[in-house]
Amino acid sequence: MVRKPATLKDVAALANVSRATAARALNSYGYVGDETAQKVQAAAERLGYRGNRLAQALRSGQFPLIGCIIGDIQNPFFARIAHDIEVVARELGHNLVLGSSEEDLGQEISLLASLRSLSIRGFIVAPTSSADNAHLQSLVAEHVPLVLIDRVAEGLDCDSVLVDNEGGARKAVEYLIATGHRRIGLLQDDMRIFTSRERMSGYQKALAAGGIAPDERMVSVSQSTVEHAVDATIRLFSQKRPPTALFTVDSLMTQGALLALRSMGISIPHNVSLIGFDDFNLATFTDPQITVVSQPVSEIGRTAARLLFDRLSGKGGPAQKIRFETKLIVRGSVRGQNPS
Amino acid sequence: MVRKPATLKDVAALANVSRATAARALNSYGYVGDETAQKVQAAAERLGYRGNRLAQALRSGQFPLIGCIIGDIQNPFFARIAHDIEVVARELGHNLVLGSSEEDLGQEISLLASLRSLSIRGFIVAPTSSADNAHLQSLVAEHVPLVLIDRVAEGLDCDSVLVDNEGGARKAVEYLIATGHRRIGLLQDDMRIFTSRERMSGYQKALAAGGIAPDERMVSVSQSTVEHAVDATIRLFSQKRPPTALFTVDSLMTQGALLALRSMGISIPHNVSLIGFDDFNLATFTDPQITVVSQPVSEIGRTAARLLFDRLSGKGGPAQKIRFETKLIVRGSVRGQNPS
DNA sequence: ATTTGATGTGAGATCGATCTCACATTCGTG
DNA sequence: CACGAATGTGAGATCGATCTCACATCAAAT
Repeated sequence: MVRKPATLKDVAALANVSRATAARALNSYGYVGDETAQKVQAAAERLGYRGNRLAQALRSGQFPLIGCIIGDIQNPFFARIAHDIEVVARELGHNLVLGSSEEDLGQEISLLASLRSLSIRGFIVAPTSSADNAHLQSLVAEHVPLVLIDRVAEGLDCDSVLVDNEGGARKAVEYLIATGHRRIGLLQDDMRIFTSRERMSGYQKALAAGGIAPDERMVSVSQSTVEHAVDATIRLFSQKRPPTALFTVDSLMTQGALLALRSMGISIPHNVSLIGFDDFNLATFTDPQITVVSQPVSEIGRTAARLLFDRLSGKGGPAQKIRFETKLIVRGSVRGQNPS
Repeated sequence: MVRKPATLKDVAALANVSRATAARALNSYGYVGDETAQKVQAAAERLGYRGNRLAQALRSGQFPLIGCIIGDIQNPFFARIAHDIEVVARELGHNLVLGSSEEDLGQEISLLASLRSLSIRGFIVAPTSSADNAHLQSLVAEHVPLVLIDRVAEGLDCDSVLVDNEGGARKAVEYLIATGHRRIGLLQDDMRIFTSRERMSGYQKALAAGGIAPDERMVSVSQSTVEHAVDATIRLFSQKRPPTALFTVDSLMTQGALLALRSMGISIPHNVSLIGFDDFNLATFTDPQITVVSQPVSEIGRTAARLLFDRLSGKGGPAQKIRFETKLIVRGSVRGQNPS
């Protein structure tokens, strides 16, 4: 026997008033007699009345949900961001609908479509592709608030929260060059991904500034998972003249590189120096500890959420483009190299 | 100029038919003339009509959302589960509303209340407390489908997906005893948490079976974060007669213990042996690699989601209580000890 | 020719909460 | 005492989609 949840009509009936009066009493607006208000409150209490948000939303057009589409919840970087967004949302009476695109554009598009049909109030998205963004354009065109995180999309006029990828990568590679390395490997993600491109660009600029000719044999591409990174690293270091140093563009790939190098019997920093983009819990567990470019992960989610809720509360103004600085954290995975 | 999304009324008007006919054409039920259907389709296309799910849900009482409340998205264990649930939900046309209780009962209760008001169809919850579960009881009483993961709640008649915590812990501690350890430390989570209690129980039974008297100085409690675990480990190993082996009840605590032991200059497995519950990416990165009790993480989320959707599609029958086996994965963090 | 049935369509009710408007009261003040 | 204002309350419309009915129309069948 399924007992339907109590409706306003039930409350009104129990309190012997009209629905209108009951609504006034419960939402305290308009004129309501003291005694009446009490009666209604009591009735609501007794029936365990909880407003049906679906109905409320149908009228108001506002369902207290925000959507978040990221690449992969299992990447600690995104997990942290999702967590922070959820906290802010909760503080503001909203809940979080989370989806992962798995770095697949088609999935991102269909996920977004499915979320849009839910009358979600606004979105925070880490777009898979910067170029193919018609689906995001249409959000903006229809004035659905959108905040991009970690990555931007071309020609999209909306708020975004990024980090200085190019600068961070450049700092890392310049540091490797300064310690004497010239054959510097790059383990990077799919080129469609914005951060991957920016970080590669920083890598290239550092090489150019150091007078080192780019060499595509030094670059390996893999998906951003530990497993794929292992393979890509093995490919890179199976060459006749492998790199003497390696820069990896995210923490999962750094971990993959660590595993691969260990399995190949290549010692860090003895045989190869390593710097990873994005700090991770276990960077200080390994021996030696891993030098990384750290980004202010704890700021990204909070900032993005705040921007989104600003828009939701009607704040206008030009798109905010926020970019956080990155920082090179020197630990023990880089060792000087005498130019050979 | 915000263009409101097109409604069925708009479509009907453009096609010169009634709303009822338009609905029939779009949802293909009842009798509709071929020509009429085409007109409606065309009109819908032209207006970019997308049904308003809020309105649909208000009538049908079913909003395609499932809710998931876990302890902490940042714990890779839960991240994996959340990901798997999301995948299954997406396949079945649903989206996932994710909330984290942060292991706080009050927050779990208010989060659940807020999710319930959204007309969410069903829930997957990892309850913070087994005893205080009136909020979950009321879900079950009102026939809202509920699946518990990782932990159960007392006297709650609903599906659940767990692992054999006691057996896993017992295997680990028996293994430590078999290698000669007698002062075996336990680093455990808050006792209110179900898994923590079960794992401690396995620890105690193994000790008892090995003829070792329980010693509360060997037990340290901390929250399940790397940072808290560091402190708790330091407390444990600052005693005059510290443990010679340590069993940690989850992967974040294992990582904390690793960090703490390193910072204290205690070498694994030379000075102290270590086994952790729950395998983690970096268990094989450290030197030595960490021996762990692994659980079939990839099964838990998928199984829970499947159970939930079975219920949502009306499947009856008694509550399914699923418990997966755990497995001791021997690596290099345990070393024989001559009884002292 | 008329009944039966299949086919096609529209008017209106419904889901639950909220808001506008109209209608009662009661009160204060000239 | 009377009239406008302040105070309370209810009937009904609204949000958008869907479903039930009732009503047509046209075909085949008796």
